[in-house]
Amino acid sequence: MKKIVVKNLDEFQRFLTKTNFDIFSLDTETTSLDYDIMQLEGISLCDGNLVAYIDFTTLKKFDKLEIKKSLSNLLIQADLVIMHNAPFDLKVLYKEKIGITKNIYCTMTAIHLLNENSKYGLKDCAVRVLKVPKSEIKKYDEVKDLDRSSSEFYEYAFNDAIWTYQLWEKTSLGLIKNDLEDLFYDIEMPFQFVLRDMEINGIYLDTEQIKKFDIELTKIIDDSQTFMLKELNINWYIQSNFLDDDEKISPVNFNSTKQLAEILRNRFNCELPTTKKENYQVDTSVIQKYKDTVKFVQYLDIYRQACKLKSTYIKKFIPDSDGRYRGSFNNCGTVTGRQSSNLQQLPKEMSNDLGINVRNCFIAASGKDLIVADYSGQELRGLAHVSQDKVMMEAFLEDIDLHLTTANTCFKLDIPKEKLYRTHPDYAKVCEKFKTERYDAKNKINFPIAYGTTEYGMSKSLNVTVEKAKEYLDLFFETYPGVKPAITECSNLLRKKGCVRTELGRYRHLKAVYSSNKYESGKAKRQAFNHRIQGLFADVLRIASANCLELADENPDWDLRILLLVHDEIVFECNSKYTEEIKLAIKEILENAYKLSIPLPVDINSGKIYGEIK
DNA sequence: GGCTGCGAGACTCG
DNA sequence: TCACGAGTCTCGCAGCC
Repeated sequence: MKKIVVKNLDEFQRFLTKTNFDIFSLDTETTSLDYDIMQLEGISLCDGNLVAYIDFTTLKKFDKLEIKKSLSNLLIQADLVIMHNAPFDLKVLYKEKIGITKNIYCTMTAIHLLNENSKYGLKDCAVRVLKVPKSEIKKYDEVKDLDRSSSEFYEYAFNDAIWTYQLWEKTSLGLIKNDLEDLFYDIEMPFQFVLRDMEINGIYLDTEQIKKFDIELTKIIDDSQTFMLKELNINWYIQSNFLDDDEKISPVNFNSTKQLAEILRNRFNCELPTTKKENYQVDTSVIQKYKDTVKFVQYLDIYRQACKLKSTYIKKFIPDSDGRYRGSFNNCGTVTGRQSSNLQQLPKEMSNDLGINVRNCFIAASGKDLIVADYSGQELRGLAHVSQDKVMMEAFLEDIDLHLTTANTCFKLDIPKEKLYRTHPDYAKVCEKFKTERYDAKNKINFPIAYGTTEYGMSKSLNVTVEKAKEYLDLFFETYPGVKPAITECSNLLRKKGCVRTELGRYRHLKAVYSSNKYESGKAKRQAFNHRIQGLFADVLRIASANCLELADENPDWDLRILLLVHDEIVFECNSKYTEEIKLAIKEILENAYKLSIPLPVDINSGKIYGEIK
């Protein structure tokens, strides 16, 4: 492979005459991964015969502008641009105002589609797929301190583009052989731009609110520790500092399960469960058990909640220079096809007793609104569609309350069938009367069955005997006769092929089905069936969000941006002048993103503060 | 004695 | 072992200098 380093405009123009710009790979080098501060250091390009590295650190201002302009033209007109982890390179190009075609190919996503269980980093793929000897591979850590204009660094940058190109050659054939082309080109590639946009957009932070929460939580943590120490008859240890204020240090580390277990057992005679490793456990079940009778535990509960909120969330919310917080999104982070992100676990309003709603830190920028759209009742609708159970499908088509239906059969509530319709005048009354039963049917029977629960698991969560749980399961399968055959069929297919696919073709390989360990093989079967639901909806969300991106492009005045995806929810920001109009358009797009046997209704709400929407 | 890496445990979400 | 899929924080231990 011929290698060229481009350090000025002349060299760039010479390079243009030598290369084939129909299909090529691209890789960017930047000073930082953080969008706010990243600066472009170089771009490598490879067409299979020639690899070039454009060293931006050595370019003069004029040359840089000309090269960017020229690159933009090339990238926009290319037949195909190949990248490993496309959202990242797209993000860099966007920041540098370098345009690019929609015809992109992300080798990382291709690798992940072909084998969801394998590692997908470029270096890992080079070793595994391209058989590059491990000794020839340098990790970023090994080159990060090198001079950016050294031959060693150039070599590193060349390799990234070469391997990316070679991975395209291999994986593009793999996609054809495995019948993954539609999923890859029609769903995954348009979605790469959604991932790019979310990482670019970020979400606006209310720094005053964050400061307020931080002060509140610090006080709660301090007070609860004081109370706990008092219960133990121990004093704070005061460390004197010559220059700074005195520091209070607790002699007990209340974050240490080991120390807590000793205190709870010896001082308060608490009985603690043990973990697999035979350590004592101090989790929420212990706290729930003792918090009404042991004061120490009551304070520990408050302490834990406050520490969690402060360290995991409030402390992390540091805005970029434009006041926005940018999360990370990984398209290959799960085996079922969902995306993973550090913004998908924000505590909900009622998750703590401290009166602190972490989501209130996220707000709309000035003149903007936030819109939250979510698919309601996804798991059960997924179960109905995947199993094609007639009773369940009819319930969704005719707006019958399924949780109440399950409660009615399993708990023998004797509610007449007509009152299970949401449209029946008595429905609300019945719903209120059997609120607890409905809640249990929803969370302890219906959902767990979509996850493939066992009678043992159900008996634990409902606190009934295994026999009783089995009775519920049997009643459920009797009520919805299509479900069990669907699970069995999925298991048989898994046994036969070692993998299953979703309706849109996404694979899940589960070798454990062949394990002689009954638990392992049973688990594989549960995972397979759940994949059909979870994996399908992951792609429905991909289609929906990519369609919304098109909607945004068609209506530039709306200033519509996608900020977050949370499995069944999309968060947008838009110009508040058009909010109502946009909500209607988004609802229409989401509800029709993909045709299932049953309707897929979307709840849509808007407001200025994320925590207050809905 | 201090640093780093890693697994376990605890808690958050859909 | 006992329900699917994730991320992040802290502790505590092992291994290294």
